[in-house]
Amino acid sequence: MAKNLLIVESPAKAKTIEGYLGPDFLVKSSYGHIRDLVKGDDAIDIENAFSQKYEVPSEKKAVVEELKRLAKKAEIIWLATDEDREGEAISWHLAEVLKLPDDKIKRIVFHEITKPAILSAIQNPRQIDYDLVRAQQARRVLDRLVGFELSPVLWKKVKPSLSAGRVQSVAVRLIVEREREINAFTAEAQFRVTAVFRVDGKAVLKAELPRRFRQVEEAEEFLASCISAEFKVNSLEVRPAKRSPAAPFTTSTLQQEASRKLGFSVSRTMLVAQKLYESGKITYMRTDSVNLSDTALEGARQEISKAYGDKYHKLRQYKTKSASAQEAHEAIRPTYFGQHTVEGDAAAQRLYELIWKRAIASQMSEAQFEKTSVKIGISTREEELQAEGEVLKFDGFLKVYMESTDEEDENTSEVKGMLPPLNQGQSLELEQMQATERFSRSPARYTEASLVKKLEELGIGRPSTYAPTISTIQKRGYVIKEDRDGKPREYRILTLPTPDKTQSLAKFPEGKIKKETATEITGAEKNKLFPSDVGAVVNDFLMQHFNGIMDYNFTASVEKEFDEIAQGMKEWTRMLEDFYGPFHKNVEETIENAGKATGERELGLDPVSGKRVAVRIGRYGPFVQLGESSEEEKPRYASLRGSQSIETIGLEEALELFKLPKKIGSFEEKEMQVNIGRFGPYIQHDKKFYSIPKDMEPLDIAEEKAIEIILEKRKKDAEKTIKTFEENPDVKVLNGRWGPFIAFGKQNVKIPKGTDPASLSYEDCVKLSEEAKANPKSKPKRKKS
DNA sequence: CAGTGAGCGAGCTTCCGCTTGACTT
Repeated sequence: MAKNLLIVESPAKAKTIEGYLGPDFLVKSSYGHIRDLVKGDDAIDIENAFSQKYEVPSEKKAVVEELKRLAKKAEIIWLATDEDREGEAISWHLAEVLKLPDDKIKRIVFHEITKPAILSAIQNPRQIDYDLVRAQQARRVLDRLVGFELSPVLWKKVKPSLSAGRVQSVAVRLIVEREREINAFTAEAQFRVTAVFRVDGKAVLKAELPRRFRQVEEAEEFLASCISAEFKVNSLEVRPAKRSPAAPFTTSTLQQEASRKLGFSVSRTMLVAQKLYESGKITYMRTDSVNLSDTALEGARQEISKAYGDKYHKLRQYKTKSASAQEAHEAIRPTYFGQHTVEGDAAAQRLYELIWKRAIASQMSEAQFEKTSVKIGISTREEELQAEGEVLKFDGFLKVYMESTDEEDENTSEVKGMLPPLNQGQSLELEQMQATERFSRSPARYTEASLVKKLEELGIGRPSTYAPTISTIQKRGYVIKEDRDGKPREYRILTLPTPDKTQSLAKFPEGKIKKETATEITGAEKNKLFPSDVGAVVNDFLMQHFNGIMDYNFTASVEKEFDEIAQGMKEWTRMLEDFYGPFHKNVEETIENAGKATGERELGLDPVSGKRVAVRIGRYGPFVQLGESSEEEKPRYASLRGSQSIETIGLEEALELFKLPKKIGSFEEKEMQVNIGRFGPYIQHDKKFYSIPKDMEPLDIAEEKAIEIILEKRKKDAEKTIKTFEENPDVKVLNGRWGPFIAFGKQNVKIPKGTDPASLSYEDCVKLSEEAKANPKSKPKRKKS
């Protein structure tokens, strides 16, 4: 039996470490935290110095029992959890739950999973740092108090089951405020002048006027003044430039880059990364550190020299910028730099490749350029046109990796190419000059990944919680991730043309400026985060009553206090008292005094009936109310649709909603009706529902069109049907998305492997259905009734 | 896959951070 039991947080880590240590060591994992505050409201005794009641959750019982058993037999228990606040607390919980006496405990830490690092850690054990543990308890207690006092206020004042918390509420705030900025934004038009010159008879040199024109007349005047102008190179400047690689990935930068380059959601990224980690391909994927271990630096150096040559290597040590970083792990990197690709599904391969490239590139030399700026004089004007070119002299890290950006600014997205050979004073022949109307752009909506970036900048949340936070705010219905169509927008283009390419512009007959309008699509969004009305109402409520918690600096300021506790400079109960006193008073006052938050907005009067029209949120979401509630008459209600919001909807648009449901004639002697449901517009006919294609306006659908849609759907259903039964029309064998299955009334029944769906009899279906009923899918739902 | 939206009251919801399964449609 091993004399030593070493406990880490992650089982994958445990497996690796076991290989480094001899048979005297048994290495096990705690699977993260083993205890948490009890579920209900009595977890924290506020009167009694915030003393906490912990319990081992049921899914952790087996782990704890096993560790208990092993700890009993071991002489020394090495607590090797992560070197941060949470890790220290896990060690303390282990000591408590496993009832480990102080003289059997040795607390050790290491930042990289290598044999020398672990052996050296074992040479330098310490005891549990209780100040750090208290800092964690303060963090845990504060989060529970905030979450479990604030959420019930929302249940009373907005609607049940909502939630609020130190992290999620600020995440929602960012999205709500950004949406309002976008709504308040008015695009300003400016004319941007570009010119193309011919050099040696070829149209090659593109230049731009640095200044923009607000008025179309100014732009026109500028172009007109260029008609008979001569152009020449006023100055030519060549200077070297270089670009350095980005640091290796942290959780947040990996999520951002995987979103931009691979289109992964943050949760998908984490799922795939977890698999790569478990199979030993990459280091730990939940980290805020950009640091690489010495062995990693050496591994990267060797690989770069081997694959690209020594001159491509440059040793770089990165420093983590974020003040909130706890740096218990390395940056995310491949375990072995020699392995350029991995097996597995496409997602794993692509994510690995991204991680490998980024980590390798981070140890490579700069890319070197030669930048040329040209200023072109116009004989008739003071202004100069500018052209810029770039030549790559040495690719350096660009050989493997190029970081992408969120902003695809039209001014920078044009790849700067090489310029033709030019001399100072050289005359240039104008091919074409254009003034194009361009519009200023509103701030960008958040994607999941750009929200993570922002949260990290604010020091809010941790690598392990970015993905869960984003799914929480969506699950609560505060935020919706979706695509939205853009709107067409016209813009003007003024062109100075040369009708005949051989003819110079000066000779162009009347020098007429061609004016055109073109159309572009603006405001189209893909996978962006939009606030819901509930999100906005909850946000405004919290902003009004709990300003302190909603402050972007709240986390940063409590973190500072947690640090002071960790350093033994501050009493943790004192910190909590100072926070909780005023906070709790505020909660009570708000419950007492605040009215219901509905976000109600009056839109005006219905021109037809003269009744009041108002929007607000209710139990079932945002809706319009037409008329007041009174003895004689009830108001009419209509739910808002799709992307409509109580904040932006207008009177006319709101009244449109009362045109539905609408009867549109009959078919097969049954009435048809159009309406809009949870999944979009549909036609209802004979108790059945037929969804209306996305590109059709439900209000425009007439009898004929509706019948067409019904028949279409019936045809499609018939194609999907493999078999029906005379015994019971509710039972069918259908071809589904995942293959054939039995539709048994409302119940879907799987067909066992190896069974030919076409050969099933009605009796078989009944039998299979009953079997399925007898073995219901056990959902891993935590609960007790 | 509709509609509903008053008010009562029982019993429920809820936080953040650390980990990995066992679930399938």
